[in-house]
Formats: sequence, structure tokens, C-alpha cells
Amino acid sequence: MDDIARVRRFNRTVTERIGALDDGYLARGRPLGQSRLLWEIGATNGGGAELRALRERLELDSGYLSRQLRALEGDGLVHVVPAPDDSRVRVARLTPEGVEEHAELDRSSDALVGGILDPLTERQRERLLSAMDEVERLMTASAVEVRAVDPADAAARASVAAYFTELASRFDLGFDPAHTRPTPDDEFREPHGTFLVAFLHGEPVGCVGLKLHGADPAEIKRLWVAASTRGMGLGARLLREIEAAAVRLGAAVVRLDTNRTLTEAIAMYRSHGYDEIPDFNGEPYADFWFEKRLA
Amino acid sequence: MDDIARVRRFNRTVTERIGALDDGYLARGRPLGQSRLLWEIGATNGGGAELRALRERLELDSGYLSRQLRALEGDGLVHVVPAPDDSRVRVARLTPEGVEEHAELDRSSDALVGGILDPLTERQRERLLSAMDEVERLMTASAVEVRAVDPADAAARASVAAYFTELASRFDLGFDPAHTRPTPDDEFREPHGTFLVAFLHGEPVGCVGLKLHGADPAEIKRLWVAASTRGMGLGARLLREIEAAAVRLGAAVVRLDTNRTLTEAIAMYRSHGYDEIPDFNGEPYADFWFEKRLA
DNA sequence: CCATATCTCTGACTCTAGTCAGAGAATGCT
DNA sequence: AGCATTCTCTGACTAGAGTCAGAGATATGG
Repeated sequence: MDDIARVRRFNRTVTERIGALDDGYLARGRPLGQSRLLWEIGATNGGGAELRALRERLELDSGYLSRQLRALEGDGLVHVVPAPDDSRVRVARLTPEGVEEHAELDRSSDALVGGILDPLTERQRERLLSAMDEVERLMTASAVEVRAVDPADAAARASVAAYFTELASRFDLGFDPAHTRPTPDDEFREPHGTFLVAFLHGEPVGCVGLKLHGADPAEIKRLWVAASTRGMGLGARLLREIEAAAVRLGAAVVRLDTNRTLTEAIAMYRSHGYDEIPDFNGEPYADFWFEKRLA
Repeated sequence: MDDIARVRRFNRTVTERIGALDDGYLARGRPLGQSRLLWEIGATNGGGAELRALRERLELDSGYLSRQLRALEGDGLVHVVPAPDDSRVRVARLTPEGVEEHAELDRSSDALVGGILDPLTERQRERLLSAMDEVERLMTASAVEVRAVDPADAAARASVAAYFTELASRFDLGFDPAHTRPTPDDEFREPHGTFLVAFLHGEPVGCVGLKLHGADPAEIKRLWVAASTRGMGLGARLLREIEAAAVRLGAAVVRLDTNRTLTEAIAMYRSHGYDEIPDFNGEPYADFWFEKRLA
């Protein structure tokens, strides 16, 4: 059976079995939209959910949301009050009955999941759960989109900031960006270089920069993968894409430096054809230097 | 993370990624219901689809179906003609434009599946597909429902017929039900015994019978699993459930006979605590006899 | 041949989801 | 203080999905 048929078959079985779950049972005699909303309000811990945040998250029309809330208020499950600091903004909060109803949704969703797991033996269940984890991880990985972004762009800035924070927590001696060799934005812009950011659901979850040095080898810098998306091969993907960009921009060889505490990265460089070379840039925080000749 | 959270997480990722597929793109500017219908008509090979069959399969109201078909007819994608043999029945058939549109749906669905697979490396893709197969198999397994059924019931008859057909094709010397020791329905009815059938989507996909012999060991017979549902542990499940039924009906020991060509069954009996014993019933088609003491 | 059942179609509904254009209140900016 | 902006709400819609009660045509069993 070919790949596409396998995916379709998976699709059919899964939606039939799990789709029924969401639609039928979570509704509990109430329109699905209202249940979803109730769920989402209940998921925001503590002080209630701002309407504008709900609208954003569920992508609802403001009029539509308003009406849905009124229906839930009518059922006594929710009450909507002005936000304390800004009384244009309103906040939805579950009433005690709403909390109870939310818990009930929770329970019936649990029961439905149980309906899938219960008929299986312990071993089958364990295999199903691992396979689900694998599908979930790989489908998430395939939802990641990598694209070139201006280094001054908010997503690029956020990625680099996260990268520096990560270094500070991992390096034995901490990390201070001021002590590293600085890279002006322009060096990560074409034609001097490029900067790639990986997005998942619009959030940056990884980055990598490339800096050309004329006829000398180009330099790969700022390779970062968010903790939440590790183990999905995203590092390797960023490396592949930045190598492709390097080729496109005319580099025949790429180099990079790294710290001895970044063991996964070091292993990855080695397994992707990078050879260790002597210090080529005097970077104070580096312990290893690598080089790869591109096809 | 507990099991239920794992399933929910899986659920969220999968429906987001694959649900978008069905809804958004398969619609192609046409209401989803009509696309589904078009798809289903196209899926029936050759002579078109009888409306009553469509109604059954898609669980549609007859008025609703009628209107949907009219809309598709209006778009020139389908034409509906009376069935040649019974002109109360009508048959929907794709027009050449309908065939083209169906192929287009097919292609765009392929493209969306491609969108999931393409960003992955060859190895990741292979892992995703195997994990999908595993999820699909185990979720199908968990959708199987086993219940006691009267041996004269259509589902029981169909199961036993399928079982005999299977035996005929596997035994070296064929199989003729007339030559085996017959079992009147009543012996598979409580209090003399019981008969379990496994259903998947309402279709019988397995069965097993139990025949009590007073203080002597009870006998397990007619253990069958449809070819389409092998490798899901359904045989073991039927065995477990019939053993439980035996205990409930007061049997302390169960016995069974089997033919040497049924190697998977023999392996299963051994691994489920059955010990080989001498011929206890003189069944002409049997080569092995097993016994198990129940807890 | 007649009564009954089967199958499809039409008309008349209901519900849910969702969109769009403002109105009105509160806030922020200058 | 005055004006633009932000946020929520109301009214007035549209469209899809689905239900229900027959009507009309055709088959079938006695």
C-alpha cells in the first residue's frame, strides 16, 4: 500500500473514532460551540478569561462570541464582568455551576478516551500510546515551517534572545552576550548572509544564522531549537536548510564553533559530515570548531 | 504524563492537522456534504451507487440526500437514473465532469497528505507511517465489540459459515461440515453453553462458541477471526472472553481441538496456558487437543 | 387484482455557525 | 478637552446541515 493510502486509512479510522468523541459527547445537549467556549474559559486558570483573548484563541467573531456568552450566562454557567483595570475589556468567569459543568465535560472526555483504551490489553495499550506519541511528534515536526526572516524582525529577535538565555543556563561559566563577538544585523542579511526562523503555529521555535566571508568559508551561527520541539529533528532540518542557503549564496565551505556543554549539537555536527578543525575565530565561549565542505 | 493526557494531546494535533485537510480543501467551493457525497458516489466502482445504499452508508435522511443530489445534478456532476431491475430504486452516476471533479478531489487530498509527509526526512516519514499503521490497527482493535449472540442469529450464522469456508481452504483435505461432529444451536445457548460474536462497524469479524459438559471440562469451538482483522489480538480477546464466560457458567476446565494447519491458533493456545492432551472427542478433522484449567 | 411495503421526492421546518455593519462606552493621545 | 482607538454588544443577515410528514410511483405476496 502506498504512503498516501496509508495516511488516508489512518485518517479515516482516527477521525471516526476520535471525532465522534469531540462532537457527540462533549456537547452534552448544548451546541458544540458553547461547549468549546465553556471548556476554554475553564482552562484559563484563576481570574477568568478576557473576551479579547478568547476571541483570539478561538478565532471567533466578536458578535458571535458575545451571543454565545449570553447563552451560557442564560444557563447560569458563566458570568461576564468588566476587567478591573480597563472597563472596556470584559472578563468571563465560570460560576460554581459552570465549574461543575466543566468538570463534567472533563470526565466525559476521560470516559471516552477510556472507551478507546479499555478494550485493549496492557501491552496493546502501551503500544498504542507510544505510537500516538510518535505520530503526534512527527506530525508536529511536519507542521514546522522554516523561512528566511530579517534579523531585526520580532521573531528573529525573540529566537536569538531565547538562544542566549539557553546558553547562559548551560555554559559552565554562564554567558554574557556582551563578551561574545558581536554580529550586526546586516551581516545576517543578504547578500552578506541570511537568517532562518522555524515557526510552529506562528511561534518561533528555532533559528539559525549564516554569515558569508567572501571567498573564505561561511559561518553558521545562532543555531537554536526551543526545548519544546527537541527530538523532532528540527536542528538537523535547520542545518540542512542553512547549508542549502549557503550553497545558494555561493559558499563552498561552512564553519561553526560550539561549546563543550552542547553535547547534542556536537553529536549532530559530527553525524552530518562536519569535521573538527582548530580554532578559526577566537570566540571566547567556544571549545570546538567544525567545518564541512558543501556539495 | 498520564495516558488520557497523551491521547488528548494526540487528538488535538491530529485533528488540527488532518481535520483541516478534510474540511477546508476537499470542499473546493462546494458544501462539504456535497463533496462527501460526490466522493462516495465516485468510490463505487462501475455502475453507479444506489441511493438507498448511499443513504445507509452515509446515514443520510432520504429527503436530505435527494436535495444534495439535485444540487450536484444542477452542477452537472451527477445524474440520477432508475435502476434497471427495480424502477423504485434510483442510481446515481457521475457524469464525465463529475469524474473529473472526483479526480480533482483525489488529487487535492493527495497534495494535502503530501504536505504532511514532505517536510520530513525519509527516515522520519517511514517512522510516521509505521506509527500511523500501528495507531490505526490498535484503534480498530479497540472498536471491536464482543457480545453474546444467539447461535441462530444472522451474525452467528454468517460467522460460522465464514469459519467453515476458511477451514475448507486451509485443511489439506478440505473440510465438509457434514463430516464433523455436529453441534445443535441449543448447545451454544445458555445454560448449555454460549456463543460470542465480535463486531466491527456492525459486521461480524470473529466468533467463538462454548459447550458445557456438566462436571466434565467445557469445550471451546468455532474460534474464528476474519482475515481482515488478524494481527489485532482479536483471537486472544475472544479466547479470554470465552474463558470468562466458562468460569461464569461454572466450568473449571476448558478443552478444544484444532487442526495442524492452523498454526497461529496452535501457537496462541500454547502461549495462553493451554496444555496439549490426548484426543478426547474423536473429531475427525483434529490433529491436536488442548486443555486449560481456569482460575 | 388488491393490499401492503418500498423507495424517492417535495414542502415546510429547526438549529447551529458564522458574517457584517454599526452603536455606545471607556480609554489613550496630544 | 477633543479626537481617535479599543472593546463589546445588538440587529439583521446568510448558509449549511439536518428532520419530519406525507405524496406519488413502483414492486410484491397472497
